[in-house]
Amino acid sequence: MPKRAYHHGNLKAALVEAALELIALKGPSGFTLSQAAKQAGVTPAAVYRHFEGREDLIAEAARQGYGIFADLMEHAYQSGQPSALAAFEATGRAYLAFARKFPGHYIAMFESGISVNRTPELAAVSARANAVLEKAADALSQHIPADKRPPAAMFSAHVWAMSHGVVELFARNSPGRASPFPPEDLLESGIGIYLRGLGLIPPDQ
Amino acid sequence: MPKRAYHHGNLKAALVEAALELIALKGPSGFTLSQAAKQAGVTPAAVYRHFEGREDLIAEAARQGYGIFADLMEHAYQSGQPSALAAFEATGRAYLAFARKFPGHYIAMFESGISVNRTPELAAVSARANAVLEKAADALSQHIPADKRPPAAMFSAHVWAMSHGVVELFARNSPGRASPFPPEDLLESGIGIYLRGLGLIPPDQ
DNA sequence: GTCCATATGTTAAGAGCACTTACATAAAGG
DNA sequence: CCTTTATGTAAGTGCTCTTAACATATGGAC
Repeated sequence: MPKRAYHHGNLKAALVEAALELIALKGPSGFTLSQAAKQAGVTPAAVYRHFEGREDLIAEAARQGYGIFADLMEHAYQSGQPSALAAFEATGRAYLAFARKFPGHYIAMFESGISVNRTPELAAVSARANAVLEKAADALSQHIPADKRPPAAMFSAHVWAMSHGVVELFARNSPGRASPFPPEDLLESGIGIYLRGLGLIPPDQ
Repeated sequence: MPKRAYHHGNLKAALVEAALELIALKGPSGFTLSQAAKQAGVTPAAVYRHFEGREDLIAEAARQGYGIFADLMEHAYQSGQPSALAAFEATGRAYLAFARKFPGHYIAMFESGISVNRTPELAAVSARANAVLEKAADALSQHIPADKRPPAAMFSAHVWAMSHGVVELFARNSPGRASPFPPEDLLESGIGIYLRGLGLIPPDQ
């Protein structure tokens, strides 16, 4: 190992990466700034040249997570086009896929206790992710007669809640509650029934 | 203040109560064993006469929470009888009501990171809560033709996930994501649409 | 090229925390 | 009454976050 020059060169990114790894490994409360610093080959105090403190480091991880999340959802949405239904379902599936593929980001975003209103920037990037899902919901709900169509924001909130609930209760580490069904199936069937309730899928399947 | 005798008299309960208060106030990671001890008028070391450590104290709070939770759900279920639908909907509403009324317990149960499989006792009391919801789901799903009836465990998992998601994303502290809809309405409408998808509510409302 | 301002690191120190060990006191029961 | 047991305190270890003072490298002005 080259034992590194006095200056790291890319410490900020290295710290975020270390944080993501440790958060995914030890949970949000088990994560320590000191360990992240050590893993990046630097003393704890050096972290404060790039972040305001422990919370800010987690917030930055979350911020990047929301960016990736929005991109993933956007990509899934496009992949289902031009079918509004296919686009919507792909978007829903992307939620669980994200949680599985980016556990560190996911935990920083949803389980670390940091508020999305912590900074305007964090709120903005979170809103962007939300907007993708809402767009998918809005497009799909055009197929419902306008007088019995729920607001797109409510539609997407329902789907988001179901997705989040499935991930939290049945997918993540699942320290506990092993459901008898794979989370993917649970989410797919749940959303399916919900869409049927909206009249977006024929009742007889 | 009577400055208390050398022996507290009911320290274990006092510690749990202090923990619940602090957890609700400062979040699961902000909670410290030392503060709980001080609030109970005792030194930190005394805590170890009644609990194995910080985690065990949180786990005890969660254990009590699951008990209350199951009782509340059971009561709600009974209150809706003999209508399977009314019983089910009351049970769903009880979820949100519990989160609002017992924030400390709720956080200890679902946001503290303690696993429900930590001890057999915790797993048992959690299973009891789960069983109430599953019972309500099972009774209600008797109204669905057997060949297109989803397993009750899946039914209840869907409802649990939606409830949990709504609470986590839109009700709790909600320092962030302010949804345009009250959580109660969001949950009620979401479950309503889901039940319609199952054919348990007439499509025209 | 040299010099200085700035960026980025280290060391040292304070305060708080979880947890352990040894000790002190109270309560309970023979 | 005296011993056992339950329940508290005190003191110490090692970790944490954070700050302040100091050290070193970098890059631009001249």
